[in-house]
Amino acid sequence: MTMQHTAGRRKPPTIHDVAREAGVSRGTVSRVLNGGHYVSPAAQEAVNAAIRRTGYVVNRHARSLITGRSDSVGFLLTEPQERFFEDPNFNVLLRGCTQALAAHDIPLLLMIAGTEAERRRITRYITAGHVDGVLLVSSHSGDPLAERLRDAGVPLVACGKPIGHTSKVSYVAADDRDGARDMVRHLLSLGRRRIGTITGPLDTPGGVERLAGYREVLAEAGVPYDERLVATGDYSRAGGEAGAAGLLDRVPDLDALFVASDLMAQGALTALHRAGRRVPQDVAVGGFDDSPAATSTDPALTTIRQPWDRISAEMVRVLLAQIGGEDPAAVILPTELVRRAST
Amino acid sequence: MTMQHTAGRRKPPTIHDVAREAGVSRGTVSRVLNGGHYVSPAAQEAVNAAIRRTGYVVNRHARSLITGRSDSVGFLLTEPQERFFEDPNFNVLLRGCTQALAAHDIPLLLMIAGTEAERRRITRYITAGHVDGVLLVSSHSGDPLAERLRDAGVPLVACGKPIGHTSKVSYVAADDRDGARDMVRHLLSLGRRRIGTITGPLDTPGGVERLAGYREVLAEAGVPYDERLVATGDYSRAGGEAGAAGLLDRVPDLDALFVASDLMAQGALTALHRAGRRVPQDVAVGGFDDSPAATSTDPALTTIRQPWDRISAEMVRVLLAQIGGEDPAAVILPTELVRRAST
DNA sequence: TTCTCTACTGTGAACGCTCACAGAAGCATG
DNA sequence: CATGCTTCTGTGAGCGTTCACAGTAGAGAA
Repeated sequence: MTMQHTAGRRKPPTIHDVAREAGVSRGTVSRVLNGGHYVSPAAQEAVNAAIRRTGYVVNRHARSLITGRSDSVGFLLTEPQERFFEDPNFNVLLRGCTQALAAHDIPLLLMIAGTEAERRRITRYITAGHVDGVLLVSSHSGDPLAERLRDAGVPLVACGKPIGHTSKVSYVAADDRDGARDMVRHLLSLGRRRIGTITGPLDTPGGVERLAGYREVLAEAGVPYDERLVATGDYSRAGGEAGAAGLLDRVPDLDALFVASDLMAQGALTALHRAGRRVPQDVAVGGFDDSPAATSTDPALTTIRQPWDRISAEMVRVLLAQIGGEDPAAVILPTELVRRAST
Repeated sequence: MTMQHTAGRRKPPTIHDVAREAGVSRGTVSRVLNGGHYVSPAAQEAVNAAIRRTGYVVNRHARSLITGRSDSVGFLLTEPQERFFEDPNFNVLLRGCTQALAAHDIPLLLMIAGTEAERRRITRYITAGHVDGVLLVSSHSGDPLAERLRDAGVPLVACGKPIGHTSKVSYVAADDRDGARDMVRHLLSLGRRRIGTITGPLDTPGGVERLAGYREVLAEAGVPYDERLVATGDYSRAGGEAGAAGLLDRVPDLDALFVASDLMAQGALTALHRAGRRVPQDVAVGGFDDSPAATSTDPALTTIRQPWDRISAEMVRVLLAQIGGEDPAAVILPTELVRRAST
């Protein structure tokens, strides 16, 4: 029993072993592995059988060394705060991207660039070619990292429209403006006229676009724009609470509220409740995101669903296309109004 | 201006370029890169300067090819449902692991094994040596994947004690039993005697251990065990709601409730509210996890904090130790009672 | 001197794969 | 019969690194 290795891994089979087993050359095995062009059916079959018998798995390091590709992509989070991890959207996005990539047998490397030191380290890592491309998720755009990476020629797809970038960066986003328009139209259709809004930060696309949609629809409906009805939030629950409190102070006869995120809407509900307003009787409240929390508020939140599953799938598709040599592209996906008890 | 490449990446410098620049050989550069033993101070300095000047970054593929290590680890999620992604603990864990690994310059590969096909694919990937070790997160333990990987000799650290594994698998866990004991003792100290509990699934360590702690403390306090006070939950909000409703049916004079997760506690609060019970006056409610949601319930939830930041740090530490050749280890970390308005 | 020991340095040979190229075989065309 | 074309196959080189080994120089001991 001296041969029993101590749970040790024995040396894995190489392409050479497969070639010998199949009675062909390395080259033929390699061709089978890479699409099977210019390979006879007989050889094809012999190689596949040999792969199965030996349990061969390609050594990606050896492959990457010569091809220069890594066959992996980075999922890069740039956020100074822990914001993302309390954002339910982020989860769905991460999960969706992981699975869309898994379908192509491409691993996802999770990177978090909070501090400047981390940003530098990660930039070096990425530009050294350790990933073929990057899925970039940063809420506050105008991110220096996006530019650095683009300038280094790294294929890049952002989630949400990067603002302040004159040049071409691929992105996939929900139609924020149109979603906001749908919600405000919905509130108007309920007969509400004193419609307030709590925006996202105005250096984020969601902040800007959703506010724009709000203004457009009100203008179309002939409702005069009233600056006192607009509060700027920060996508946090506390921000929503403060924003709603401020609005109620300034405009006591407020009869509807469009809040640019569900999390802020939760806070707004708290503030409305404390101020003795009934929802939706006194004030109708609409959120944005359709996060899981939207069903657990009291009352359940009418909101705008962002198609996160499609967003992640599109991000991966666009990134892989770009890695394959295609030009950057922008994809805008439609949103959907989900009506619940709060309106 | 014909030399201007079209945003193309030029060929990155190799160890050879650095050696030439520093006036030494490849070997010396390599030694500097790997700890700097047997290198003269002069050479050391020359090499570092050359690295800085050339912007050299080691090619990990070439290194991995020869060392057989990949210098990366997998973060493996095995869950048929989307459960994890609605679990706030998971976020903290993922973030913590990513950052603890980043400190060692080790990238984290996120893998999700939902279906059996994915499980097979991922097993092949891992056992082929594409990661040096695996951080395993699966709630329902007795996971076949854990055994497969252990048998393949892959360094492995689980989050939470894997049950049903007779053999040695490293794990890091909070002290579930002790946390439950603290909470039940707390409820007793408030004068409550009809203390119900909603457990986690009994095929999870959290389900089993927290129930055990509950029973132990009641026994110590001389409170007779009453089976009707125990409901089995599934860590979901709906499960908590159903569990609490059932308990109220069976034991109308219930005066306290220990719920094995905050998410279930949220559901329990809903059920209590609907049944007209005031919290904490009529029924004191204690949760478990100290998830972000715990502060946003009404009333805010007394709960047991799990030290997720330390858990992730320990998981990484134990995994790296194991990759370095050390034996598997188990780490149990203490919990902490966080008192809020619900008790 | 000569030998040994230590501290350091350079060199060739891998690691496992892909790619370019050369060549073979089969078949149609000139 | 030569020529070209297409389809298929094997071979050598090389990707950028580490590792084992050989070798050098200087110090101290015999």
